[in-house]
Amino acid sequence: MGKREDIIAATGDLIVESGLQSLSFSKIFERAGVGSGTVYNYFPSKETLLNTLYRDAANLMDREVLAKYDQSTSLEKRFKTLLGNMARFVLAYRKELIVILSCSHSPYIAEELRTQITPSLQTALDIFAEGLASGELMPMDPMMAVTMVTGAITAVAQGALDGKYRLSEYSIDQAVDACWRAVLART
Amino acid sequence: MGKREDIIAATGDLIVESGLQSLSFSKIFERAGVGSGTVYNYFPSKETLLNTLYRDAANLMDREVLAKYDQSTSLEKRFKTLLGNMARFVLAYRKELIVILSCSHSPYIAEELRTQITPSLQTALDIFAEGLASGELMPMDPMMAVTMVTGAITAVAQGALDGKYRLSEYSIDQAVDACWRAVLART
Amino acid sequence: MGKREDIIAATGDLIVESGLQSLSFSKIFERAGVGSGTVYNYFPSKETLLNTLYRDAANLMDREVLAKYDQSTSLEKRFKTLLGNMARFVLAYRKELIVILSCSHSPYIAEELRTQITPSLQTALDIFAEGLASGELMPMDPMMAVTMVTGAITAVAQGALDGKYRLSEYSIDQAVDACWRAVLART
Amino acid sequence: MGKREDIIAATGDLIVESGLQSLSFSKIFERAGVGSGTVYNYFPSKETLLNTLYRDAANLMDREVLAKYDQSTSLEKRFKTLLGNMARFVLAYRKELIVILSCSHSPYIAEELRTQITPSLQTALDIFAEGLASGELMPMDPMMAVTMVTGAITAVAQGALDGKYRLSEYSIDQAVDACWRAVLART
DNA sequence: TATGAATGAGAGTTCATTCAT
DNA sequence: AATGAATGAACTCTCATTCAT
Repeated sequence: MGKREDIIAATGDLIVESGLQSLSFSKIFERAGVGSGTVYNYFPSKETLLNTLYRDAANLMDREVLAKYDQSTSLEKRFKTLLGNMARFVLAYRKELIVILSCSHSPYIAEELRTQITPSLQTALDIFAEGLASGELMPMDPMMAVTMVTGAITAVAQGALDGKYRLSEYSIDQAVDACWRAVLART
Repeated sequence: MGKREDIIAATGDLIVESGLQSLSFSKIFERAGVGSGTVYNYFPSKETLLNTLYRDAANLMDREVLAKYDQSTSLEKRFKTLLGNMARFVLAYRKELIVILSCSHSPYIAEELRTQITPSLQTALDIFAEGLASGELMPMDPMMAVTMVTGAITAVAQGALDGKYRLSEYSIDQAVDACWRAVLART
Repeated sequence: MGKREDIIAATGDLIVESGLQSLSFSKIFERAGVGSGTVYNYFPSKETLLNTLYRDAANLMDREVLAKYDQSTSLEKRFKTLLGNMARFVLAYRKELIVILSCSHSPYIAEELRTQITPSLQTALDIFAEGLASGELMPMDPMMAVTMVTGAITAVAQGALDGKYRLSEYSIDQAVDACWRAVLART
Repeated sequence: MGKREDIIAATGDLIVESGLQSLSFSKIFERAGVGSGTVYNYFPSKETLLNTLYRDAANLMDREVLAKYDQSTSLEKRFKTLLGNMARFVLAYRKELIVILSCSHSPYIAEELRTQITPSLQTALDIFAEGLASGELMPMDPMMAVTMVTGAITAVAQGALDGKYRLSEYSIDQAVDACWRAVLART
């Protein structure tokens, strides 16, 4: 691994261990095993480093959320694939999830990075637009609906990270099913 | 208003404007219009001030969430009262909600304060236990279920604060209804 | 006791317990059981308070050192009375001795207070002048001789306070005798 | 000179000029001509800096006190070498003596550093033990005897520093001789 | 006379960032 | 490219002192 990767890895590890608030450059230098000036060869500021870390994690999550997504399947299947992938992300990528949750309300992260419409978010919005048009889903503001279900899944993941309960494949399915029922139009 | 209230108000305002991370005592002194030492007449440390601020806001929220809660009504009515109150809290108490969300993962706030079972949380857990026993609700871990629906509502509120959409009484009802359907047992 | 005496007593107690460096007005207020402003009715500043405390203790010591001093007795008797009184002061007035030792090198205490020729010091100087003139004592600078023997006795007292050894009437006599031999002219 | 030496020198100078009580880091920065953070590259805290300063001075004094000490010479010669070296220390190392005297009762200096049995102290104790056994010296608690004579010499040195009198090689010899007579057994 | 809330200068310390090597 | 000593602004907090009550 190059120094750049060492620095990013060390930063993520420190956030997982002690949180974003207690993160300092000196700890990063020490953990990464590089000189203090070296970081500035790769990242012009702490802000840039954190944005890079966040973007990397967010991109990974985006890819994972869209994994095995098949546009040709039913609305329900696509919905559950997206949300299920999101929930499973916490099991496979604990570190990256913590980074995302820690950074997502930090002033260090550029506004446009936090509020951008990622491919997975766009896909989710499309699903709701389609379900709204077809009448399969409840008539709600798509952005609010997406915010609600992703908020639900994220909260479930965060609760698991906080040790409130254990998250199994079965309980993930339960949560995803619940989200589907939440938005499904009454029949 | 006394100085104590000035300090608390100034702290809350600053968190709303710039977030918890960029909050400093010097900004609080300046905003509250008091001398730097004055804060320490009321709060022995920054930690104490933030804990007080958080506890006040959390207690207020707890009271508001339990407003008009009537144990003698149906499970559905009670559930929707709780969640509706929570959603409406954001409309009436934007500042307090931001304080709660900002502080809820901060290392400044005492663990026991953040993870305590408040009356409203206990009430929600009781509702799920009752619904589980009667078969009216889906069989899920009650803590996970509560985490999920409160996460959904909180995310909806946060999205409104972030300006993603406007939150009306109608859309609040939509979100609350959706949460009810999410946990309702299939008939 | 009046407030003034309460304040002085509290200050002395705190110096004994924690030393002069960690002495603060807030601790004095609290210990004395008076309001913070009250001190300023009696002492215009911390410096004045400490000077008063020091002067009181120093005056007491001066009186004690001159106790039972009889000008009509032999040089040896007078010498040993003075030094013995000084050594015994530590046994009877531990608090006052600690105050004197703590303050004697503090910048708070006015130069002229620390370096003044007290009655007991003058008496000691007189003894040396007399002994010098009569040839009974070694020819030395009287001030240096007095400084030497009082330094010896003070060090012995300080060592006892520090717990290096226990100080008895017998060991006090030993130390005083030693000081007498130190300055006695060879016969 | 490196920054580290600049800092130590500046700290010593400030103690000589204004005493330990009025010593502050900001004064040290200014005097040493370094940035405020620089001190922390060398000393993690004010306490560490002062302990280093004290230890350096105490070690120097210890070496000087033991200079030309020859175990094979008579008890008297060894005694006078030690005490004479101690007295002469003040003439050659005024700054270091002031540092030692200032720090020796400061809470900043670690207890074990202040109360340790240094080689020179041990040597002095050994001399008294030997003299006691042989009957050459007065029967006294060795620790008290050492405390007494070193207290006498230190007081003499301190008095010279305070400008009470001038200290010459001759007066040093007088003081040392006096100390020897003080502890010498009557013949 | 007695009070204690209010003050602000100054304390020790941290830390993102720079720059000569 | 890599280093780490040096920086100084900003941080939390203390404390002698003032003053309206």
